[in-house]
Amino acid sequence: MKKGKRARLEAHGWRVGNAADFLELSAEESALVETKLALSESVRERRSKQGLSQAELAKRLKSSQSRVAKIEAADPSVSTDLVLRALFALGATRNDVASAIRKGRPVAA
Amino acid sequence: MKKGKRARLEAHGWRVGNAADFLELSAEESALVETKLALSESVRERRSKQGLSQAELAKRLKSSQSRVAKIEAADPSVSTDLVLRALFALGATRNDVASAIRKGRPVAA
DNA sequence: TGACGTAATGTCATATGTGACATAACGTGA
DNA sequence: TCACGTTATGTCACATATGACATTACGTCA
Repeated sequence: MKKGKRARLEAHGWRVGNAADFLELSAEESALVETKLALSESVRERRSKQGLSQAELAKRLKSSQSRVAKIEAADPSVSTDLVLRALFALGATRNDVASAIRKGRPVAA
Repeated sequence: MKKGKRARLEAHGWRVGNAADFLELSAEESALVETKLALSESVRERRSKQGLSQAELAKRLKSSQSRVAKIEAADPSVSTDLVLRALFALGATRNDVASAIRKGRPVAA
């Protein structure tokens, strides 16, 4: 987590402690939150690696730039479905998604 | 896919060809559908392996038996979020979820 | 056959997610 | 400084997912 992001999420009422600190969430809840975070980060990585703007990705998704921004910010108002659609729209495979979710991988690049 | 399930999904307007046959879905759409199917199957596997009824799982999820049935049937009315919540409620870890999504694994047990 | 536990399916009021829009904030090159 | 492209944030009307409920279907034991 890139520091500053945590503050944003908390502001939105999520209370995310990276692993187990700050715990206010049950194990199930935090597993879900961590999963969504991992997927969101993967969207941003793939999109920027491909040199696309949020607006361009939005077009592919038939969504809007603001929603893409929210996807990448792991805003609680976005569903996991939408995050997955974004990943697939960026050419990710099921295996790519699995890797993004899997714990213990190198955190970036 | 266990044969008969396909018919149900199609009846609901999904048009699921297991891999690439029956294609009416774009690559992105079918990747999403396959992912959701894989997760649904994982819910059923884990639940029955633990000897729980749908009603019992529903209680843990603060949901209802009928919704659990729909989760396992991969009903289009259920979100991926709910499927993930079900998995985590069954004790799955992020890595378990990743494995369920990953392609090419042994199809059952 | 009936009775029982379980799973499937349909419906509905309400909760949550959605795209779209406006606007602000950021970065950066002139 | 301004201008431009991009990203962030807030809001809202509309769409979709939700739990709950009723009902049906299935399996199995007697």
